[in-house]
Amino acid sequence: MPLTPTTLFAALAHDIRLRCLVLLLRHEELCVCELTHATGAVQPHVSRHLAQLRELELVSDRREGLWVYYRIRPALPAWIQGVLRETAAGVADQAPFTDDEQALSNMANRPSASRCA
Amino acid sequence: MPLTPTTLFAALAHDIRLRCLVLLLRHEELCVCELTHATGAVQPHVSRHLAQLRELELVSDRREGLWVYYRIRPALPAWIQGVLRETAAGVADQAPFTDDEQALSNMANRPSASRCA
DNA sequence: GATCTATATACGGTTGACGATATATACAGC
DNA sequence: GCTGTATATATCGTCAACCGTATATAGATC
Repeated sequence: MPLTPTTLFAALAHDIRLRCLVLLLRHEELCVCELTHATGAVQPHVSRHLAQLRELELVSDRREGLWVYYRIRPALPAWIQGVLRETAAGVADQAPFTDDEQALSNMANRPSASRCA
Repeated sequence: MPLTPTTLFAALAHDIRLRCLVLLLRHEELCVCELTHATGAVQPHVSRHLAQLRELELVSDRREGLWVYYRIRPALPAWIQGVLRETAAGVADQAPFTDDEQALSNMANRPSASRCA
């Protein structure tokens, strides 16, 4: 599926997808278990929504052992980066995004590769 | 319906709604018949999608005689204005947005109140 | 190769958004 | 008040997105 303005916004128009993207904007790279823990959603949901973001080529994935790490694709069109930046800045202090950050930082046994942006 | 990040993006995730918003970003105020002509959609569709934008309080409407003029609400949260600005700038030179501009400027008998931004 | 963990996908059911169309409302002119 | 124009809403059928759940795949360890 091509990344058009409409499909971009459709991707952002879902609670879990948006929360994952905002988390990925603030943390360079996160694995599925971290996103699952942060959002409190069940794993198949997170995986499925990440798959949609992947099919749109909004995020890229990288396997390392058992873990699969996702990140925002760096080569996105400038205006899309702008939209994501404005969004992340605008929702940073709102629920549930603040809670997601909290849950992530409280998570025990995070895979070591996770690092903050 | 409240204007949340998710509902905002859902509003943007539709062809006609997005095109109307982009048109309204470039022209301070447009009436329904202008938006209908520019997009080439049938009038009830345009009306219904404008109603959704109105219920979200993304746009305001003003009746003047037979015509109802819509505009982007000026008091939107800063980050939403940022998202809209980035989007309008990013899609300005793409179809179908360029064609909408063309169709609008070619429209005969436009209500006089329409003015360019 | 058996087992465990992490992740992805498949299946079935439900619900909400959408388009097409018809009709209602609002206002102007006569 | 009748007619015409502009706009809004209502009805109905269809389809895509979503959730819950089950299961499949991938890799690590022993």
